[in-house]
Amino acid sequence: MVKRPADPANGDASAARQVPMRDFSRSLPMSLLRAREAVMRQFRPSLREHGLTEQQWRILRALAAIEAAEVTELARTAFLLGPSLSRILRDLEARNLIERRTAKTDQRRSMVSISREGVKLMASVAPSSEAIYAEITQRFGARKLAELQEMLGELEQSLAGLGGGDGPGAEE
Amino acid sequence: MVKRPADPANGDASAARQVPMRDFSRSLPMSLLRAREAVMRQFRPSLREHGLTEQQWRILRALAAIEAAEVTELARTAFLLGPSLSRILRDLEARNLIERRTAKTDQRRSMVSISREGVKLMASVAPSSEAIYAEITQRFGARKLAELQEMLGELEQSLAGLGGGDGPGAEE
DNA sequence: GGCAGATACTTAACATGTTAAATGAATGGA
DNA sequence: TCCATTCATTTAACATGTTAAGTATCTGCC
Repeated sequence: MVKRPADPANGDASAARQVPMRDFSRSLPMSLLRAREAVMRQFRPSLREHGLTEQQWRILRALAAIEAAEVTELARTAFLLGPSLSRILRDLEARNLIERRTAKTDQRRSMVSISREGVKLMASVAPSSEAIYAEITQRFGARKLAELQEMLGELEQSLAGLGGGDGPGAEE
Repeated sequence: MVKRPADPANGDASAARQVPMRDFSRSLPMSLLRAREAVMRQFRPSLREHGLTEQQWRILRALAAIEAAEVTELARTAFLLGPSLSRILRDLEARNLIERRTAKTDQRRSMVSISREGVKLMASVAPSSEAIYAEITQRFGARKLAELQEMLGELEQSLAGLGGGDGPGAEE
């Protein structure tokens, strides 16, 4: 592990970049990316066996929890952008894992809900998923995991209402 | 916002899912995803103004730091999968931001390096990028940020050598 | 020398991320 | 009532994530 706040390890090229700039492998986005990848790597094989991608699984879980929801609400809950969600719902509907019907009061809105088959699929995946989560919790430590999530939440909060604008799932 | 750890609000459907399953918006992958998105949302507009995506920027930074590298090494450093990197390098080369030449000792390997133009582009983006990072650090707190990164690193470590296999950047 | 297997990289194919534009439907006022 | 505006969702277009397959090259062993 190279640890150098401003190490001119190569004398000449470093002249071009005035600011040394944090060793980029330690940047916050990279740390978050690597950590998330390490976690997801545990889940993907199991999901894959059941023919589900990570995002499809997120949607099913969200639907199972809230029973029925409009697309926009679902996007916010599952933290997906509209276009992604739109595509995935199309596929999930074709596989009969979800059901859709347009709201009576507003023809623009469509109510999405998980189907009986969807529930069955979830039931077949959940045990493995829970086991993996338990393993992760045990390895990392339940307390530390709680702390980490707390900090992640705070980070999100401290950046809320800064640049950018709408994230996945639109505004409110 | 419905908040119910195990609310049988619907008597029948909940019977199918034996385990209530963590409120999925609090799952570790989601926390990491949301946190990362909150951070990246700050950077994307600036990068976009300079015609760079997040990944292209990662590659340029990595190249600026290590001078020249084989594709595989670069993939590991920038935490990208081979195919993604391959495509991006093709584009960056077309834009003359990087240079490529096959190694003399091994015709399979190609050495990638940042071009003079690439260095200039980096120099034009870096100030804004640094300013954003500084703002984030200030908002969240430098100490907490360090703690967070420490925990993220530990999480990654504690999951190293578990299921899955090679992540972005291959094994070693 | 020659060939089986390993390596480095690229291509291919499909799914999602991301932004912009399009479509269809509701709403508020002239 | 009609229309400009807004809203919910989808489609489009391009870039990346992800896995599998392909290509060219190298290596070790015969």
